[in-house]
Amino acid sequence: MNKETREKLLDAFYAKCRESRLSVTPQRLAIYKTLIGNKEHPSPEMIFKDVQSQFPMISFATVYKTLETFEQNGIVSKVTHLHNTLRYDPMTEQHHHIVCKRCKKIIDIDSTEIETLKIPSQVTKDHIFIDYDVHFNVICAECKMKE
Amino acid sequence: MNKETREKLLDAFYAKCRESRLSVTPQRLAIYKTLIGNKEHPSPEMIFKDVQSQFPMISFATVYKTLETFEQNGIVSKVTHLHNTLRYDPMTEQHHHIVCKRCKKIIDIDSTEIETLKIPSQVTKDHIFIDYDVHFNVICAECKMKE
DNA sequence: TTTTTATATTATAATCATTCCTAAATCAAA
DNA sequence: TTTGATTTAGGAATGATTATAATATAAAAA
Repeated sequence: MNKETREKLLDAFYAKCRESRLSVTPQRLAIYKTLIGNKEHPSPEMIFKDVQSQFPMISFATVYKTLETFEQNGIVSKVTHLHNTLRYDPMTEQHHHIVCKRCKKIIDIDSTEIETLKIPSQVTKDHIFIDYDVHFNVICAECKMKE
Repeated sequence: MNKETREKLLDAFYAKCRESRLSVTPQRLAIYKTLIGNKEHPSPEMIFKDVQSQFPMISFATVYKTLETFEQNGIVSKVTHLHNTLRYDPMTEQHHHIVCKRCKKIIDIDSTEIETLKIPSQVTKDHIFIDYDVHFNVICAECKMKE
């Protein structure tokens, strides 16, 4: 990543923190910098290890808490909202799902309702393509009511 | 679900087991029956509880192992292959990913490479739509070589 | 600048999902 | 029926995540 892009991202980070009234602590800044410097979509553990080289005293709890705070304020995103447990489906033909971000409810989508995507060349070029999944992330009616 | 659909699914199950040389044990059959009778995309724990009512002696290990065996033989599918740990992304604008089923490597897809999907009415009807994610599931070059 | 209040961090314990291991049971093949 | 392979139960071990309580830091008010 070039310097300009990095500067822009950091400016946006400060702006978002100001907007959300989050103080930019050294730990938070280090965690964010690790994220923008890492293309691997890191796990909390990877981030912890990275940040630890600058902050030997940082704790796991801080990393977890900070990431959650960032996510809730639109500073970073999760790659999947279904990370906490395995979920199985007896239907093996390709079809797609609606996922509630809150309660993790999963609903099948009627296949006729959704177009077929072309597979990007980037996918087939270096990899063996298997299939693709589409997750429509929502807040379901029940969770909305609870707010 | 009506009786016919159920019968068809069970026939297909027996056929697939024969094909894959998997014996149809009472536990396996009960786990499969639970799956086809449950629209919630159940977790191993939910399946365990369900099956326990008929097999009080069944163990968690059996449920986990059976589900993995089923998945590897195309009898059931996982809703996501990124279930075991949180993964974060500093990019909050919608974009999509290539995911290796084996090593869980995650790669960003150039957004211009992929069409925009229409949001199905089923998504907007009862839920608050947030965004959608597309995961292209692959075996990456490195994992392929290791085979 | 001090005092107060709220927020953030650390360290550790607790929890929860998943996997590993071993012995017993069952199944399949010779 | 003996042998070998597969499957299962049960419990221990591991790994990720969350909760808790005490301390430290930052922001707001005086």
